[in-house]
Amino acid sequence: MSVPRVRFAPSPTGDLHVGGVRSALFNWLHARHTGGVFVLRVEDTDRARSTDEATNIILEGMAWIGMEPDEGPFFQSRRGDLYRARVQELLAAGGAYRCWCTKETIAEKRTAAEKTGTLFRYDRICRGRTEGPSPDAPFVLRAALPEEGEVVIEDVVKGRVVIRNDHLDDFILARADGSPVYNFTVVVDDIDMGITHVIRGDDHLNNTPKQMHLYRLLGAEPPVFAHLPMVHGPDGKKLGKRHGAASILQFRELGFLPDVMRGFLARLGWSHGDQEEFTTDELIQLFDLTGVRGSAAVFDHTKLEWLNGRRIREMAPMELLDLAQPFLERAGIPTDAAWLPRAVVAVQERAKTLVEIAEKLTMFVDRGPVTFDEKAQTKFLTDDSKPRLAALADALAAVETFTAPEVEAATSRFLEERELKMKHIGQPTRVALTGGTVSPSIYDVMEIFGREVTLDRLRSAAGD
RNA sequence: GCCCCUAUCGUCUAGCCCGGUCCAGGACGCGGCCCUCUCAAGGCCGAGACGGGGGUUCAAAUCCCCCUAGGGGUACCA
Repeated sequence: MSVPRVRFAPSPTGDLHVGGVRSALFNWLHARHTGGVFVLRVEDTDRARSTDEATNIILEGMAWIGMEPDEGPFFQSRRGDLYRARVQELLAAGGAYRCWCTKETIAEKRTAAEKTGTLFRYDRICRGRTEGPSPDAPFVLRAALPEEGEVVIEDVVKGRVVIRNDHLDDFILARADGSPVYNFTVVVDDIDMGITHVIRGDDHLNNTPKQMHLYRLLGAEPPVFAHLPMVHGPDGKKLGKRHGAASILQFRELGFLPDVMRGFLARLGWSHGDQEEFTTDELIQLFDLTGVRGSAAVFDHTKLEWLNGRRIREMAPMELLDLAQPFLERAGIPTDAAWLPRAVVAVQERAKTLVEIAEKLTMFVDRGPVTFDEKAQTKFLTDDSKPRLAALADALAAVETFTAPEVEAATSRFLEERELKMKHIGQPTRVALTGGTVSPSIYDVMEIFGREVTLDRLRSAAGD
């Protein structure tokens, strides 16, 4: 058996959203799992809606998520010759015919059909015609489909789907200006590129019977089809722009890890028992098209965050720091600061995204006087606590090496002598050091700030 | 309207193909408790679902039919 060949075929008309990326992922996984070939094909036959910018977004998104194509990207806009050649063949063989009906006439008939509540189908009045109303009258090219019988799709995920041919119409292959249309180009390209498995969103399921006829008309064997369930937003509708973050690049900006995105997206419609987290290697090893569910899934942002947090926590600190680089820069954190490696450790178990890593790190940048959160100040910097902070500062001054364990030991001794509990000085110390009530362990904070800053802050909080 | 797809906790899902082991399992989220210098993390406990109705069968979440609901499509878009 020849190697499986799959493709991801987005159209560059806007953002590359996560639904599309999931389709790409399933194709990619199928290729990797089976030792097949993953092809990227940009479907830009609609010149009016396609933009270079959108193409770049697709390429960038695919690169970020780590699914570089084995072949391509190919652009349909550069394959006009192939489509023209195929359509001529079809015309000659009687698989296609010229249709001189105008858009307007068709539209009228459509509205009329809608009124009677029946399915609109082109009435095929041009099918027998050999010439138009005038020699230079514009025409489109239509597929000559059978009027009786039915098409059977043996879909890997949907099962057997049967469509009656009299529900199909002689759809357009090429526009009046000669440019080919989607349903034609996909088939031509999938044949030309030797695609063995068409794995795509189930919004294409309705196109499939038409395409199957085209395969036959073009003398080719149809591929295996696998129609994936849609990804929905929280409102249960097909995921789109108005669902907040939907574009894959947005998730990069939000500080999600590409690896986590892959694992999460794979679980939308596919699963392996109760396993929640997958490395990419596991995905490749375990993924199987036949395990894909048929029903749509809602994109659960909260679970994605949990997954991302888990991965961040288990990552090597230096690796994390490396990945967080751009986010630190954006947050104005000097990326060469000596305290960074230490601080990342203190912060990594508390962050769900790289953005949060940067946010939590910013408190260590400024070493000058603290700006107090008003509530925190009144609540914890009291007449009771202030003298203790001053005394603690004195106790800490004697610590030999100013590391978290040393500082902690010294603090414990201090507490013991005074018969105090940690809870008596914990929050006051935190407020003194950071100005607020939330931070990593105060011992970590002290080490990161160092002796000088720690004592200064402790004393100045005790002072006023 | 018409055509197609889908239907297990709020969400992602296991189980369904090969009926009994399911008074339906896991995870996110939620509530509580524990741990604790705060916040997280972690641990434990809890609430929470087979859309409805008919069949078939000794037995149905699992098989069949109908209904309902949701989604998708219905372009000289992809």
